[in-house]
Amino acid sequence: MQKITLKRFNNSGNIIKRNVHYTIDYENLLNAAQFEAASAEDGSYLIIAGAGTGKTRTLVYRLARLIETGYDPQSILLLTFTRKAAREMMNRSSLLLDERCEKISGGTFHSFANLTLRKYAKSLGLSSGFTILDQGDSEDVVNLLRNQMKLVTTGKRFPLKQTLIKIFSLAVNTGKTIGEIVEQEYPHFRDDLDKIFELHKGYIAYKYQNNLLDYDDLLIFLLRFLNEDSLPARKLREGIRFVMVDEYQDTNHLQAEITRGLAGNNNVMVVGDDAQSIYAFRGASFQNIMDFPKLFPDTKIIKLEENYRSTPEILNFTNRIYQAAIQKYDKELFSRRETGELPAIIAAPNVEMQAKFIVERVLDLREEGISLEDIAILFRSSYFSFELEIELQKANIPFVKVGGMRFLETAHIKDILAFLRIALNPKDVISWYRILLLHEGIGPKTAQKILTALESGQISIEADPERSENNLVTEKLYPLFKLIYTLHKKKMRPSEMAELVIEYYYPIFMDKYYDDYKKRKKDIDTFQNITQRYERLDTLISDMAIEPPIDSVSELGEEDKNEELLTLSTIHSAKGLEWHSVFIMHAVDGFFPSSRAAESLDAMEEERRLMYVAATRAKKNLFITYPMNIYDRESGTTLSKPSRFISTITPDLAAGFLLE
DNA sequence: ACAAATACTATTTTT
DNA sequence: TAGTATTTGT
Repeated sequence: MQKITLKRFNNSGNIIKRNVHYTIDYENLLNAAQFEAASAEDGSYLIIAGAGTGKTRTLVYRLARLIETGYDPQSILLLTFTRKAAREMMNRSSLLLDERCEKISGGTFHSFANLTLRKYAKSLGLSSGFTILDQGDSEDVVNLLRNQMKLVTTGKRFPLKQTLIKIFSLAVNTGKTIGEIVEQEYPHFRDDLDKIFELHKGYIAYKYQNNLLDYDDLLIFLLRFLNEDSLPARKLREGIRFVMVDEYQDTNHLQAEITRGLAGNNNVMVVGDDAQSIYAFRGASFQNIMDFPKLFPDTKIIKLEENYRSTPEILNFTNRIYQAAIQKYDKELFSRRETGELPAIIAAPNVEMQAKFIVERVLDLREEGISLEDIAILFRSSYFSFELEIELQKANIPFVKVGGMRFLETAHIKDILAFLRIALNPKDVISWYRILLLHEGIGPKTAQKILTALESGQISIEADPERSENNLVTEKLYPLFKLIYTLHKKKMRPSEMAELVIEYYYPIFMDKYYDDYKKRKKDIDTFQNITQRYERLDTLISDMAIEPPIDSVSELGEEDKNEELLTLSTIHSAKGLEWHSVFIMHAVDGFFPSSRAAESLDAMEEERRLMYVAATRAKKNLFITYPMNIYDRESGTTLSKPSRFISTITPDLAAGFLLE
């Protein structure tokens, strides 16, 4: 046990002296660099944490130590990218110390923005009852506006609604103009620029009029709030003693400015790995982590370089991949693990043989006693694994594929949510539109007519449709209006409302998805279960946008919980995870790296980091496979080259194999 | 005006 | 693959 005398501020700002008895032996449980980071208090720190160097462990120990030292947990703000990461760190620090750690102010940038804005919305001219649009909602708004503005001209293709939202969002997240984004990322839509501008203006106006914020707005308004020197803003800043940001290499410029705005006292610790920055495509700025010491001039840089995950062979290999990077914080990961096999690079004659090889090798590994749970197949893009999935099915190997459609984004769940949203807010035009179009015989035109009637008050759900005489509410729509009326008027628990909605929706659902209703039916059951946890409809609905109770259907694991599953995953989804044996498949130039990256140096550098992330997931075995021939739609079968990141690897770093 | 049939397009993911 | 936009048919 250590005894330390230190000076500190208590909450009222007075300096007090006190002896601290630590119950945790930080110095011996961490290595020197980890300890230096974990015991840091005031000041700015940049922790460069290489893959597998115990980054989360270090953060968790720092949280515990700050609290043991006597700082108020609520004065520590921990910002992460995913809810999962925030949850994990809180849980682990609570386990390490005690439940005081649950009180740390932590969460994603977006959830922090949401809470702050609702609290201080008034000073920004926002109503605190704003609704958050998720990406799908934003797309629906754009779609509605596009139809209203009559921007679709026949014969010429206009960007898809999702592309439009991507353009708008990228502009916000990178700080560039719409024009620049279109020019750089979507030059083929250059001619439509005027229309895109117009739509963007309409989108912003619509959000403003209807008290809606999309994900990007949350960050924009938070930053605006922090930058104004109002009393509430100052109060917020004064309440925060320490700011911590995880995965700093994946922050965008807005988030960097928010970090700057929150850390008024310069007590800020950001943690990340420049070598693992792989989200530039959604606006993350690799430059942020490189420029952090400029943002906070007295920054101390601490590097974690001891890797606890992989064999020295794998580390030598991954170090080589990253050595070639143009811009980086110099570091050399080392491992004290016992030596193992060299990574293997396997050339297969074609795609089918590549899949067969992986299947066989997985079966071998299982024979050797390695659980399927400890094996992963990683790929650049999710369609690379199609053939493999077929082969796995043939061989009866159970697997999960990570990175699929998310639960709340599935059409049938969105449909059900739309009913509930109307019950809560009858003016929710987007949800009305969605629901009206579900009905037979109602297309965009009729729906629009009904919407206008609703807006002008010609039809109202305040009145019992039984007694109203409105020719717009035909026999067909009568049940719908009766349902909405009941939901809106009667006091019910969310679960009861959901039940009524599902009862009404079921025939429509069966008709729409007659061929694959089974899986979707399970989603609906799941949703019904979720609603039972809620007492109020409004919290249910706002939680769905910002903190959905589950991420995906597979997370529920209603399959046999005991069954071992092989993991198939995109590299992006595999970040932060590790397996005993890892396969990286389809490492073909033009696919990985993607041919789209060829024009831009930055993009190519990101592809390299992606390879680095993939390879550093492996603890003991690393296999990289590629087919030598690929079927191409235009030219038939063509000869392919291995990924440029592995073709220069020398035999001392990896063993090459040729499949016959 | 709507529905059904067809053509097209898309990396990567989180909030 | 699958969701979406466009064309064609009723």
